[in-house]
Amino acid sequence: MNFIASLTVQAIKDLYQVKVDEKSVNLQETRKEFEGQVTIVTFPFTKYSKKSPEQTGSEIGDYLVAHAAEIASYNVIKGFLNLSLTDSFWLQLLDTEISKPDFGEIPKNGKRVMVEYSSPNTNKPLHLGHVRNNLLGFSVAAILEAAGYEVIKTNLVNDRGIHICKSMLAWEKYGKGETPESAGLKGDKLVGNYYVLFDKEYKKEVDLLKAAGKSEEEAKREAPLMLQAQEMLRQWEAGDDEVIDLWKRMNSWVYDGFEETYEKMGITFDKVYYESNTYLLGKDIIEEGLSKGVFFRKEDNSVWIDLTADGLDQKLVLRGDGTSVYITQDLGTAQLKYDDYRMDNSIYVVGNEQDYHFKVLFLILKKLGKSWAEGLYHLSYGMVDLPSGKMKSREGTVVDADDLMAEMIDTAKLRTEELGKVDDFSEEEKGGLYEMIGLGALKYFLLKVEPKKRLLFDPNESIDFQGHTGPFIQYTHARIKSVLTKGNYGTTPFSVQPMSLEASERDLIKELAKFTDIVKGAAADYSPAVIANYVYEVAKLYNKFYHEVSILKAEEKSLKEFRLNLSAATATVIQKAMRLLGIQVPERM
RNA sequence: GCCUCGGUAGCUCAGUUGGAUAGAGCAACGGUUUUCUAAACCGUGGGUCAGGGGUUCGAAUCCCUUCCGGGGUACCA
Repeated sequence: MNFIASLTVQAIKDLYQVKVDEKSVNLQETRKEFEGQVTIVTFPFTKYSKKSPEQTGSEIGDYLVAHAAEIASYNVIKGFLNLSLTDSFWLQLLDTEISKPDFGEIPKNGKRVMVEYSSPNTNKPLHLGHVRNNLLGFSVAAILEAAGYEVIKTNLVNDRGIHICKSMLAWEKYGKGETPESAGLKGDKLVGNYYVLFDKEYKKEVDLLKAAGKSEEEAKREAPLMLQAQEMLRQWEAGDDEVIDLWKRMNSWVYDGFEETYEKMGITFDKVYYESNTYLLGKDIIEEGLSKGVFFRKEDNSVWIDLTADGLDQKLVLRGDGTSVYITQDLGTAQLKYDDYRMDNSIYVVGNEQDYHFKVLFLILKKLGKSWAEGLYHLSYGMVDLPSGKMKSREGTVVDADDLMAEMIDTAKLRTEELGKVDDFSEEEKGGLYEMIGLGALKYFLLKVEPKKRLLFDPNESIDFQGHTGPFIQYTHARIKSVLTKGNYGTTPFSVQPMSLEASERDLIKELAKFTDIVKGAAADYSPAVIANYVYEVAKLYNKFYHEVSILKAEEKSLKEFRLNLSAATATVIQKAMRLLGIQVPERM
């Protein structure tokens, strides 16, 4: 529809002898209470025409109708010029663009982008917060790929550190050799239990010390369990065989558990980094920064950067004893990733509690003169809160990822059985469908909200399966597939004759036509929510169309064939859009 | 304190580079099935876009300010 903007520019030039930029032509969809499909806002042009908005609109409208065969008529209301495009224009749009197999796929742009997400700790199972992270990362990766990027999906696993030693220590002291097999528990769950147990026992020790007259801080610092965990970390860093063996053993349990969860969730990675391999990185960057004068060393030997000129604080980048802090590792890891892949952009999917950290990280890399630092982006998302507030692993107030998925699938089963539409399915088909619907509901629920907004999840209120939901969209797809089958629709569209269109048909074509721009917009904003809200709109318009006209019993053969073409194109857009969200759509439900 | 992100219907959320009378879903109420899948469709009610000021032909959107909520401000990650 770009021709309208450029023709309007031409109109203003011919009518008022003023050359305006194409971007100053404000095109929007005509609101449904007015006649037409495309609206030009003409207020800005009155300063060139020196006439009333109404008159200006009429003059431009006359010009457009005279110069474009696609524009059938117009009407003017105040500063709004509403254009009606011809039915053959819409038909052709469906034919030549929307029905193409590669519709919505943007040509390769030759750029490479890395998306890092998930990044779990190996001391506890994944919870709802991780689910949001995983779905966001996976979806953004799919969207960027559709937008023409080469995408590398990475996971930086936090597999070492004091928190890992805590669960190791608790298992060693109280575990009596328990294994996932002996306990009948997923490995990540088992290890998580020991992490919680550590905390429980530790608190007891702290209380005892406090009762003996120690201050809170002293007690926390001097509790035997804490000292032992710290000792274990030192042994780990020294490469102590026994500690390393235990670490490997327990981590492998956790990885087995994570693997299961990722698979259920439908999440994959191209490259996994482990912090145990990267935690020593970054020290040479510290040297680099010191020699470039970006960092400075204090008397106690610690290394800092002064960011007060940028409105931030002074930040420590290396401890006085020469060991790394979080940002030291991240500096090194950023360099490692770039050396490995030479990507143009790198996206970090990390919660908004780390906004400040990433601001500092990117700023430091820029100050160090890293050319690639410009391409770094923190995709910050809001926390998932419960009605009671934050989820806390140690307090057991978390919504477990596996449990949640299982509940959703159960609910899908229940709902589907009530409706009784798939009684002829095999048990295996049923299982697949319940999973598709249950996870579709969950994923859609989490992805339809703008990433940066915080999300409230009430475990007592089940996620809907009706209305603005994943299953609604999945249902629409299944419905279309059913019609296509009954209408003997093949793999390619029918060729149809010109005809006049119903409003519901025009509206649907218009919506479908937006898909490519929607993908571009979602990629530019790193926002699956844009896709989610769009595909809902498509499904809604299809259901309206489906309800208002008869497809298989259309008055004429060519009308029926056109409606089948339109249905097929809709199914494809729904399927493609949902795939960008990591949601599958069924043939029947 | 300072930095930062939010605040739109009872609830959960949309709302493009500023555009027409601010939209959906859920919940409530009413209607639609001898017709292609009723997980659907149609209708009714529901709003001080947190408050105030400013910018202009026009502000939920941009600027200032106040209030409320989240997060951050560690030699934690």
